[in-house]
Amino acid sequence: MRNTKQREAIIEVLKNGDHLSAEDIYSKVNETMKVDLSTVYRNLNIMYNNGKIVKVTTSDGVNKFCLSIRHHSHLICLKCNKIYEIPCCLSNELHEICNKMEFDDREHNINVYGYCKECSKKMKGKD
Amino acid sequence: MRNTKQREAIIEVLKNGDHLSAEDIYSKVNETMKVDLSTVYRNLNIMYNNGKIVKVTTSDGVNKFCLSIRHHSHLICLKCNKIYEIPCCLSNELHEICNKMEFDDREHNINVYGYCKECSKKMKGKD
DNA sequence: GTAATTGCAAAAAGTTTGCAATTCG
DNA sequence: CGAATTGCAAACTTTTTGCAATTAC
Repeated sequence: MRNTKQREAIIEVLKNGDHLSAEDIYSKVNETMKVDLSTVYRNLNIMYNNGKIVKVTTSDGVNKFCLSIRHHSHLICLKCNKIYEIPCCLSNELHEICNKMEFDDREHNINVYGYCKECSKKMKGKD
Repeated sequence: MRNTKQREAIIEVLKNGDHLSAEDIYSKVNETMKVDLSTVYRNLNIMYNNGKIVKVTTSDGVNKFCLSIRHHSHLICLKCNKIYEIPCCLSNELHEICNKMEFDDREHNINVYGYCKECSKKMKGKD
């Protein structure tokens, strides 16, 4: 993996805003410099295959990416599609289960779908 | 939600083969009767929104669907993309976390990516 | 009857690819 | 220099949509 200014810019964007779609990243990068959308996709793929980033799919089917620095478990709002990161405390339990099933686990993500505090509030008001 | 023969056929297919892509479902249904791909998608969307089915994305980006009868936690092989279901024993722990974060959790899925027994074996042989 | 559903065709959205030019190490 | 990466345009895949005809309740 080389160190190009395009890739750096993409990583920079990911460092700041977490959980961005390819399109999001493309827009943000292009505020600073001109980078092609295909370059964004190619880099996301490379980084994904190298385990540098993590992919999360919101309930409306949009893939969002974030740097895989630490654990990746998410609360995903069904209303506003915001993604909240939670510290994953279940790694050991999961690993245990995989051991039993002879599954060589490399990565996991826990996605909880529901309604975030804000949306819950709003919905209570309206309904 | 009405009860059409197309929808019944789709459900029937899902009952038998678990974790199928829209394309898979389309093919299988069409072994018996003629159903349009758009009908498959429309039904999958409706059923998804009504919580009847669950969506899982394999590492190669393919969306797969299965009936949401019970818990849904998966071991997803990075090599062969097969999806193994595991009984989710972490519901309580997760719910606890959501409570603390004031997140109204409705559904969760735990996806563990790694290598299944068979693929692990094969890889050991080769590498 | 009427509202939901379907098939068909066409469009939209998301992602990948071929190729020549460029750039990093 | 040589391999990896880029931009551009075009292709491909997946999913959605408009519309008229049909069907379930």
